[in-house]
Amino acid sequence: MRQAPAPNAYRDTWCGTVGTADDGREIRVSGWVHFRRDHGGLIFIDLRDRSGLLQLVFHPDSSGAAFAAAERLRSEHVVSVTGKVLRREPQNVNPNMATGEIELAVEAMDVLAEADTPPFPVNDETPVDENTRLTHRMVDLRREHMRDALVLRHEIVRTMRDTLYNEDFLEVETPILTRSTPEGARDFLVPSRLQPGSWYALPQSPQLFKQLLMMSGYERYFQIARCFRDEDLRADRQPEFTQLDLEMGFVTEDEVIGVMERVMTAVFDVAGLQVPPTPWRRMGYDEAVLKYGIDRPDTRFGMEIHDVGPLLKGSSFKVFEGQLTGGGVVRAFNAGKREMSRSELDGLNEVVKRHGAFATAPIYVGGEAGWVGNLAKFFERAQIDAVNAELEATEGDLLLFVADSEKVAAAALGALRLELAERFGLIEPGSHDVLWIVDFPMFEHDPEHDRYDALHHPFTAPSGDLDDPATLRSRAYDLVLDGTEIGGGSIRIHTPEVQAKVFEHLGLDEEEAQARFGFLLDALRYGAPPHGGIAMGIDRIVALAAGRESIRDVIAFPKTASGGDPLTGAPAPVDPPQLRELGVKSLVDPQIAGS
RNA sequence: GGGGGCGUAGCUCAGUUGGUUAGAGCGCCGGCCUGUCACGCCGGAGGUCGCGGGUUCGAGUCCCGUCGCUCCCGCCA
Repeated sequence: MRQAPAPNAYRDTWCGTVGTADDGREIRVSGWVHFRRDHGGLIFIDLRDRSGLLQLVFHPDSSGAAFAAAERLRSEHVVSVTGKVLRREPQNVNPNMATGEIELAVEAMDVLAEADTPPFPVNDETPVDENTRLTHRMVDLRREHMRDALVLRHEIVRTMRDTLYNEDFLEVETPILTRSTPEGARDFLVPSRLQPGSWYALPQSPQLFKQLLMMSGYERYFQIARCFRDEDLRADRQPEFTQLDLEMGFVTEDEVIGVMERVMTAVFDVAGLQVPPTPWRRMGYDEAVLKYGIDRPDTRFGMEIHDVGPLLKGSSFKVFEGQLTGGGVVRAFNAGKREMSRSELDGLNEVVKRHGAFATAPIYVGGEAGWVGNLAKFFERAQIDAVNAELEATEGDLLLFVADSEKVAAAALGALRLELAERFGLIEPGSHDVLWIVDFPMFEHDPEHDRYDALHHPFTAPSGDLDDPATLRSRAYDLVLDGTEIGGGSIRIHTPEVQAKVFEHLGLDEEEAQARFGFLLDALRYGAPPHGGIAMGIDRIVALAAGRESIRDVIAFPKTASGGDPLTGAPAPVDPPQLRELGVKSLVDPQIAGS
């Protein structure tokens, strides 16, 4: 609490802010009964409001009628009390409590509301089943860990806003009822009553609107934007989530990155996260995928992946040789001195299988740096020496190999690397690393349909030979914190010619491009400045800053994994008249919906 | 769409090879208690073992189905 409350009928002081300076003051506080300790002739209540806890003392002599009322208080009853702040005797000081040096000797009390026994304890942080928590979210939000998370979230958002206001950014809202923006995800749709048969889409991001704002001359825009994507949920994915969305005119990568480094430095500071000083390291996409197997590398520990295929070519190990001659790769990393049993090593196969690899080949380095185990015999001594040198392997090291297509091998080893880091505690608690990933490919080739898909989105500015989609790079950048992508953006296309060319590579013919994005192509013709921007995932940032496994724990009212809200019962069926008015015919059998 | 984990008292959990009346801690209710702070002591209530079906003399336990929560892959920046 930054300031005292304006005095009213219920309070003139926050519970958690009372201190020895208030000794002797008459105050009024209100809140919930957090703990009750009834000694018969003396009753202690820890009273809780948003600011914290304050111990109330009820004496039979001095508290009058309030004492009798206090005997009937129970957890979570809501009361308002007046009394005198008193310094505690030294032996009664509670060093574990922010207000432990004082207490409030109650003189009068109003019981404003009684409360049923809560469905789970508010005054205890024991983990509770998530469905129970969400069903009674109003109770769950009273618990300290939820309050801490939401307060931190507020501080982070406030810091973002303050920093951007100071840099002349303009806050502009964009529509929630809009037309589908092609971010690639499934849209949430809203039927139009006034135009039966037509539908709005909820925005996956304000992407096109913020680009239009640049073309309108609002050169520095930002928004705390709610975004919607109708895809399956994860610990770090909700169907609606919040982004810090910004866009700038007349800029290149360095300006956008510079602004965001200033914003995020302030955010990490307010969140108490120690990160390296700016400018933050920039790593190429190719390097990230090679060394870490993923485009959002966790760089807080080593065990980097190496391409050892060239060193092992011509061995008699058919699994490796088959991949190498068939266009695949053999990659490996040095896991260090990790003693693992046969079954533990076998267990690693479960990890790589999840990512499509058949298995991992574990090899221990033995005496004289030879290889131990039944795979060793397939390789020449020179090959073994070369791999040892590449991986800086010495006796006792565990080397983990995966032979597969480049994509699968990278993903499998990347996952393996994270698994080992977790299993052996390789990440120092409290350590953080942040870096930019740059130089993304513009397109990803989809072999199944033999076509190109945009890796970011189709408005990202390309760099390189515009006629060669296979080698074209994009002017995009992602910000990665501790192995989590917390934001990403790009310089955008600002000429209709380039935009048309990109649509062409994506297999959108002129007619379709005009139908879907005609307004954007038009806007580009009316004078568009070079521009670019970025969007930061606020839920993920807060979750990382608060040390929470799931973004649900930093969202006041999140959805469950099946997209529902146990509190309100959403989503729920609606009445037929409501549908009729919208011109919507319901599928009677929900089974049909999935088929 | 696929794979894994979980579901037993209000909460967190235990429950052996299928075998008597399903247990513990906390909470709750009642009593006692004037310096506690997760107060203490005494007593008590509280169960559709998620739901449905099956196997069996007998099911919390085994089988099938189903619902819910959760983690991961696919999907999704």
